[in-house]
Amino acid sequence: MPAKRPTDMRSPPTDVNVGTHNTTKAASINAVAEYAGVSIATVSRVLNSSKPVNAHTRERVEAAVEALGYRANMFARSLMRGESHLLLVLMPDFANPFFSETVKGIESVARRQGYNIVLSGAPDTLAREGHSLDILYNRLVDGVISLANYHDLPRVLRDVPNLPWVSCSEFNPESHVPHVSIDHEQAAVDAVQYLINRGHRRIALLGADENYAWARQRRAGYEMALRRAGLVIEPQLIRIARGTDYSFGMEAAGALLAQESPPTSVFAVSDTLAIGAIKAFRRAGRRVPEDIAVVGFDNIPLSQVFEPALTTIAQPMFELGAEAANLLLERLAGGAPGSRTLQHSLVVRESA
Amino acid sequence: MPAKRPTDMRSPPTDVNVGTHNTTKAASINAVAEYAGVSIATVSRVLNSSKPVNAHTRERVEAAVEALGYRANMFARSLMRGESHLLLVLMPDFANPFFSETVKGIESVARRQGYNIVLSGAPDTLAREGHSLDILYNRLVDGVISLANYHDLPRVLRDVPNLPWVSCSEFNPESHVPHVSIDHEQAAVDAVQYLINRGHRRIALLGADENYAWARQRRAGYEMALRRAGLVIEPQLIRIARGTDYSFGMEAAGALLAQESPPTSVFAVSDTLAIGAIKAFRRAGRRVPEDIAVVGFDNIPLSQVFEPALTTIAQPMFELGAEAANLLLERLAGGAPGSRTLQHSLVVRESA
DNA sequence: CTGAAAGCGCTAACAC
DNA sequence: GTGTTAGCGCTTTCAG
Repeated sequence: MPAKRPTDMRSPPTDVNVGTHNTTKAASINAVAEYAGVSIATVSRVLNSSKPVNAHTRERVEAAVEALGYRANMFARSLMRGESHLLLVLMPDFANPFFSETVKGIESVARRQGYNIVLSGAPDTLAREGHSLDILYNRLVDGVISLANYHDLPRVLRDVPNLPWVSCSEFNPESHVPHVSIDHEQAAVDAVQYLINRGHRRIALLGADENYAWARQRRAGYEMALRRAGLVIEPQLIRIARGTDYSFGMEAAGALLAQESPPTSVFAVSDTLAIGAIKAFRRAGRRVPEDIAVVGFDNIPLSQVFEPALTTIAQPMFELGAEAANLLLERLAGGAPGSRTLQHSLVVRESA
Repeated sequence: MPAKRPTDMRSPPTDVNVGTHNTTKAASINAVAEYAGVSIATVSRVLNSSKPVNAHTRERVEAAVEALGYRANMFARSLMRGESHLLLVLMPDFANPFFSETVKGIESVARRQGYNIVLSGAPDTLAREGHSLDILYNRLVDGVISLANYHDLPRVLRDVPNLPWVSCSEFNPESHVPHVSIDHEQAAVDAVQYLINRGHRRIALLGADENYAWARQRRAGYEMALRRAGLVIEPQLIRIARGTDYSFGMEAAGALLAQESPPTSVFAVSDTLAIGAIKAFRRAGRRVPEDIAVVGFDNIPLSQVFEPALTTIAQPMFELGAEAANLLLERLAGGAPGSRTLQHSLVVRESA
């Protein structure tokens, strides 16, 4: 029998976990209790610090836990406690950096509070595929943070037990579902007003799916700014993209250019759309911002790296997510905090 | 007592879920059994189609389920079955589109198979913050797909019960942990060889944290291509960025330019790095690709929209994620499939 | 301060 | 085809 080599910490340790299934059954609380010579109740107490335990007893239990590599079974614990410390995040679009940044914020505060994130596609996507939010129905999660639009919510919510629910970015002013968001309408007014101040009169809107409240609100802001300036709202200057991918921005921008008297500037309701549009404009031989100015929305990381750097409305994406998580967590803790509106700002760079 | 108004389905239904906590206790299987006048075993049978049930009885049960709005409690079910249908995804960087696309692939196949995704930051991040992967230790999840690097894995894996584990993109050739990935080294050879074919002799490497195996492998490919062409490897032409954000690309590219005899081209191991580099080059008055050519890696969605459009190595990001999920799921189903290597390709566009 | 015992809601033998 | 029963692993009274 060869001598056991000391473990080399630098060697790949990974071969440990090749098994397809757990072979050795994990130690239960009973095993720990037996090993330590106490009752399972006592083990539970030291595990949760729920009741004072004699220092000496505690040490014995802790030693047993250590020796057996014991970890509490979450299913059993959750079954008793009725909570999982899992938060569901409804994510409409993994590809859009806005959502990535927001999830980052959510994850950050959730983890700090001992919660984990379950990620799911948006309800409408699920519905389209004939899936339902089983995970939600089944109360696996303690609460939900939704980045999805409200349009499909009715269907989802109808059967859902009243589960704490928070909306992020998206919100319905008429509803009482708490949300964290910026003032989309005012932000759009700011963006368009900036264009007006720069002398633009023919300002196009590159909009998004109006199932999203923010898309409607930004459009409303666009129209309001125009109206205030005494400009007419020309329907042919309003283009709703079929999605927020770069490609949809290009597509919609192309349509804008095809008109007899094209705009001198465009307000895109998303940076990804704006970037796609700029690409399309340049392909068509237009210079940005000289021939056509564009302002975006979100201030995604790329917007300052892109050329021309984007003039855009900055949303505090990370904070939006973080605050949404805070809001939900506070509710789970029994509080009843209200919605929060975070500040946006116009970042002027090169594209307008 | 006012007459009960019929529910208006078009009105915002969202006010239903404002409560901070479930007020009405959800119906249990007992309630359903009682309501239907059968035993809980029968209810369980119709719920899971695990054993034949008299058609008439089944209908009664289904009616009861419907009437009570019953949903199985996942905790209890998981406790019995010993599985949660939850997959943990270890995500190093939410901001990098490569990871977003990959997660998209994972989510897509996982959902189709009835699994949900728990998202967690990378182990190294967690460790830095003093957290451990409790969720993993506690066997909440059935398996894990890791996009994280191997460097910090030892620490993580040591205490982890042997949980099915799959690596995506990242892999250690010496380990037996199954993975799905492209051949990073060959891909790098292809990229650099392309540059060489275009007449470049002074080719820089914009590398990434070599705790990642792929970073080491791509560097190895870079060096191999150079060596094969009889070119010397100049250490000052190799720059390791501090991260993969655009900003780190700019930073590292700046250092490259500061040299007495700067490169005529650079191979960046990530599109985000490449884009940051191009930005830096232009700021310094260099034209891309005329003065300095750059080829990236990944083929993120942005790479074709960026100007100049990126010449890059295309990784099948979505498929990488999808295959990783398939691999894991097959293992969970009792199989023992091996690693898979997917195909990469060089996409020639404008930047080189 | 500690132990015994009663479940949490479900699945899976095992009887009938 | 259906009911009874024994747990899964944990938390939590309730006694002592």
